Amino acid sequence: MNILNNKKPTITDVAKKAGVSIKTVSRVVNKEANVSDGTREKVQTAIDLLNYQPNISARQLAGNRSFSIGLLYENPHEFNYMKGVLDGVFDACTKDGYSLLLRPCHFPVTALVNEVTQFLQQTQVDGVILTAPLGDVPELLDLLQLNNTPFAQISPSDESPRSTWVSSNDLGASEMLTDYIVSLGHRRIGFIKGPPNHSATNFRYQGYRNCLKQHGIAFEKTLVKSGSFDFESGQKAARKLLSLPTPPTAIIASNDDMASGVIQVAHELGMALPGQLSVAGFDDTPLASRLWPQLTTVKQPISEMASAVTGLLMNDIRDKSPNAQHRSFEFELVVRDSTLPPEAFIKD
Amino acid sequence: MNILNNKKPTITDVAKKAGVSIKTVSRVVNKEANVSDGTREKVQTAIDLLNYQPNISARQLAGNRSFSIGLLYENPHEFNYMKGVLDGVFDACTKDGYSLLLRPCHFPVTALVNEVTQFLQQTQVDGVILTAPLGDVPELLDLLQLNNTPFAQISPSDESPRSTWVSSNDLGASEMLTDYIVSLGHRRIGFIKGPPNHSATNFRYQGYRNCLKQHGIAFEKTLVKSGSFDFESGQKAARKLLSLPTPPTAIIASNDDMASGVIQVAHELGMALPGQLSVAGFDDTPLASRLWPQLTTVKQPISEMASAVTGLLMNDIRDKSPNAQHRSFEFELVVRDSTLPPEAFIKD
DNA sequence: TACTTTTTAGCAAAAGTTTTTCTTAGGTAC
DNA sequence: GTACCTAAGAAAAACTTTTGCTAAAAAGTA
Repeated sequence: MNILNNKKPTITDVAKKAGVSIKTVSRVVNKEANVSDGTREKVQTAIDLLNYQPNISARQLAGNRSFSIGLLYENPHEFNYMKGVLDGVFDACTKDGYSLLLRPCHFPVTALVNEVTQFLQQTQVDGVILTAPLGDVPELLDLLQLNNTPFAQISPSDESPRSTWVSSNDLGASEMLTDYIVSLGHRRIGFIKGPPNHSATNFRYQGYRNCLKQHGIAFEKTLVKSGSFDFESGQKAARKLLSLPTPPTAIIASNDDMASGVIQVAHELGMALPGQLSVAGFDDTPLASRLWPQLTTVKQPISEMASAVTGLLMNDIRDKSPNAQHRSFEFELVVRDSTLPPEAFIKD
Repeated sequence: MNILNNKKPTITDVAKKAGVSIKTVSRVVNKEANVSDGTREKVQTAIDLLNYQPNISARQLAGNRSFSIGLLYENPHEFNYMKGVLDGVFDACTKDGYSLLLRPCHFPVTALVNEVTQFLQQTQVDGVILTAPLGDVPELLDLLQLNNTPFAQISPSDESPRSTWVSSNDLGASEMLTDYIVSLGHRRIGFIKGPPNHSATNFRYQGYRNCLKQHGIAFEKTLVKSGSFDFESGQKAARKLLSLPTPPTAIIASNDDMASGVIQVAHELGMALPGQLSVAGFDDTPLASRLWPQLTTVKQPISEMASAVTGLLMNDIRDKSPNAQHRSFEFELVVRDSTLPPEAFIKD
């Protein structure tokens, strides 16, 4: 398909117009060395004049690069998280003239490996970005490495991952959030964990425990329930927690969706929120501000992280060196209306 | 990048192995005529044996097809809608061996046209799918037509669009929802419209008016406010509606996000929900079941629609005929807890 | 049997770039 | 005057597939 009826200009046209060889044009287009400033400019003018765009397929065929990267994800619990990722990745891609290919993946691992194998063959992407639980599948990393495809990870659980990666300080964020809850006067604080195959799960849980320890609050196993990052699991956990002989006065859920489940159950039980129960979540999804009361949570700069990791990946692609770069990002506490001192505390 | 260290087999390898010419292999791969069953089988065996996969870039270069399609979207108000679209489109793509390229777009129109022009040049997609307000930009459709790129639309506002399209019966859905509210006994029913550049906006509004008319309920202009499909605009509209001398006993918002704004404001005002105010939305996003009370809404089969439109687009691509096919899908009423008969009605 | 038509299959060119190899001219350093 | 570097070009190979043309084989017809 051509843009506009006329034939698209080719590298030969540019070379003719600029009065140089095609090799020189190629050098300019690919930002290679050994071109004097004058020549470079001459060529660039010709390119602009003709509105020349290198033919992707020809480049891909000859140069063994596709100028596209793949974004792999697996059934995201909160798709607004993916929106952040997409925005960031896309920004970085356009900046460098890359296209973005999407590939939803599915467990179990054998299927996943097949899917990705096919994806790599079919698309010939120059590199891939792995989100959430995908970075924790060794078989997948093996495949990518064997296939010599550069890849980068967002929030892998492995602390020394086999690739370039970005992460957010989930541990610190959780400590910060828990600390805030404690500072309100809460002592019995319930916690709802995420699913084991997500990197965030452990960090967030560990932050909660660290903070309790720091404040000399005894850890109680019954106050911790497991969830799977979705609404229903949040409801289930909340029902268990709130039917304890001495229920918690605050509940921290490992993400906003589960927190919304907690709020829902509390409403069902006719509890006054946040008077009788404080609730907090993680991620600051749009959901957080739509709940009643609006949810206190903690926010990570997803788009920036995604944009950064894409940039790093592109470096790796250019350098052909798997130098496993890394950047870390901080959370931000977002205090809204779902947290208050506990009733007992108020009555004191 | 090869899959596995060894060189990928090419069409020549297959031809050699099968003892035929590459042209014959090409015929088999592309399911062309003029190959005897015996030969076809011979070739197929060789293909399977070598695990041959045609090289995309070479095909693209020689054949002027890329086996990829683009999905264009603009800043979606509720990204969970996009998830539905993505799932559907992706399903249909994999089925036919197509790859999926994503392209977020941005208004104003001039920028948008530039973005898409560049996208088409760069990616050489075989066709594109237009979501939500993008199908309503004539300049964009012109561009695609001029460029001879097949395209298909999801829910365009134009009733006889210039391409293949799928739609959902927004008019009928709105009538159905309004009818339900009326059947509960409400007579003063507020309505919050969507933004003018979305196709759904008019249909949903018209359905509301049709239904009122059918039931002989006088239309009141003050009961209708404009929104922009987001939370804040829902809040704003709700504040206006609820501060009327005689406020409505029910509010229908043109989507769930705005409905959540209404609920938020009602809570702020200390109203009992749904006793003092019934609220309903559109789309049945995940948000709907996370609110308190859970939102009565209306649901469209987004994934199926997306999958269908992709299939139709692929037909168009194959046939090279712009035959503007169409399929329509029905909504489903989802009654939850945010709607009840009005207080006055109960007291009767 | 001889002629025409259809089916099957192959050859070679084309698609537009990158990559490689070789060459040349001019400049700088010692 | 030799050695080395930089800038640039010429020409051809490579990448893999599609496609237009042609030829051979098979089938049909008179």
